[in-house]
Amino acid sequence: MTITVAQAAMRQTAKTATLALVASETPELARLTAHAQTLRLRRRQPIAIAPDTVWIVRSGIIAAEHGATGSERTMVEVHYPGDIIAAPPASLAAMMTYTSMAPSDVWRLTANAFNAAMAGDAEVASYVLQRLNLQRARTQLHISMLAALSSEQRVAALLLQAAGHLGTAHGGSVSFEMPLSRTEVAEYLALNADTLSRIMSRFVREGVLARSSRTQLTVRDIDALKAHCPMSDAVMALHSAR
Amino acid sequence: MTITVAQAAMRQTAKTATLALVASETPELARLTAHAQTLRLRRRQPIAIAPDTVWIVRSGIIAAEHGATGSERTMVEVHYPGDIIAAPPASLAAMMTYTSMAPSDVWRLTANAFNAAMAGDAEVASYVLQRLNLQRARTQLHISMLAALSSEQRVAALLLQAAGHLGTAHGGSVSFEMPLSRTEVAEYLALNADTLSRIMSRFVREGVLARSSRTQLTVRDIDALKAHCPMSDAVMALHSAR
DNA sequence: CGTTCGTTTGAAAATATTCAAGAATCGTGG
DNA sequence: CCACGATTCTTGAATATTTTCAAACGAACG
Repeated sequence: MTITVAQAAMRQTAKTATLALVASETPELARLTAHAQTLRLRRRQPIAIAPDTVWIVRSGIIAAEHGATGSERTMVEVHYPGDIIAAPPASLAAMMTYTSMAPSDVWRLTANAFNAAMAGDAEVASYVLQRLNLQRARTQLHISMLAALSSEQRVAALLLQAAGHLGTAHGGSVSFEMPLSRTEVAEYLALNADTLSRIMSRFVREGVLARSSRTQLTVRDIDALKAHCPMSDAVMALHSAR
Repeated sequence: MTITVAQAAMRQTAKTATLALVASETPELARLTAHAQTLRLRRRQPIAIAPDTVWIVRSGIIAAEHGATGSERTMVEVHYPGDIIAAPPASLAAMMTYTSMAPSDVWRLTANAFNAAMAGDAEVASYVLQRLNLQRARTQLHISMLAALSSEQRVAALLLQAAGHLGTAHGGSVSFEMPLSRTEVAEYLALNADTLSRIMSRFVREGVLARSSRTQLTVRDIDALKAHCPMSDAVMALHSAR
């Protein structure tokens, strides 16, 4: 089934506005839709990793995880709308899982179609490289976070990231629904879930953070949070919804 | 100064064999040389990061580091021959350093020339994406190492990586010259240099590793080393000189 | 040949994890 | 709508791991 943006527009009205908006903001991407198949993923739905395939996140959140299910699992990367995901090399693919962490729309292309689109259009090529470079920068920052920050600083960094991608500001404070469970956040931050819980509680006690439910968070004082995280400027620069 | 592979071959005989070999193995890369400038870097020489620039490592080792000089410094990535490096986004570039860890040859291109080469040639585009994907896989594995492995396991993983890229085998054991100092290895593994030293000494005591000098290492028992590192298979698959 | 820097090693201290128990939340079926 | 069971989350105390600090050693370099 091949679905173009125009066809998708005819099927859904609510979603159309967003799709069209994103497409008009990044016309380069729209040119990739010719042979793209749209996947609609529900929460926690895994994506089957096929070799020589490329996915483009249009909405929602896709997590890339590595390792055996259970104890030693790592959330290697978190993908947001606009991100381009290529199937990992075979030697890694067996240990990797891609899962939708929120209801998500994803375009699926064959690597051939994707390559052809790049080769045929200099603007697409330029756009794709720039996007991959942004994703690389985020991954590098992720490494820096794990390597250089204490657990408290890492949690602060994560909250800044989530606020940047998902938050809505109400004068000074930023609210968002955290799509990751405590365990998943812990896997992303290379932290024990117990330790993470302790740190979150401490932030609440300090008044930096408020919880209206398990997943509904409000950062009450962004500056105080930034003060907890040495590389907050880079984190916010690379993780803003635009 | 523009240097093609053929011209480089006329200048140096010792190096030529390698360059020509690599170029013949990856003809896609050779097509990128048209507007490439060759940089010859000495040990510990930094690369000036200019925006909209792309580097391709031809020989040697380039380290990408993040953070302030001194205490909280992280070696985010290590680049080997064939790797493609794009200038990081401005928000990260200020905190990043690229340094040659061994005498290295690097091609420098403008992002425009690089994009044009991809757009003009489907095989180049395909090759570049595949290479970037390999580098992404290595970076993801790096994250997994930091997140999921104990310090001893991380050191084992690093030794496997170095053996794969730089080692020469003599029946069972593998020797190589480690281009990174203890401090630098510690920065790569997110480890304290003291802790690293302790672990290396333990490996020597166990007979897994031998040191003929500070930088000259021999892995006496690859299998024993693999037994120390849970994801040794993936590490070796992604870090082999081919 | 002395100075400096990187490395090694031990003991003390900090940090994070494990284990265990209890509390809160979620989903399901009545 | 509520009750129940299962899951996820929180928290404290004990434990393990890693870092810090300090001192001594070794190699590299002028």
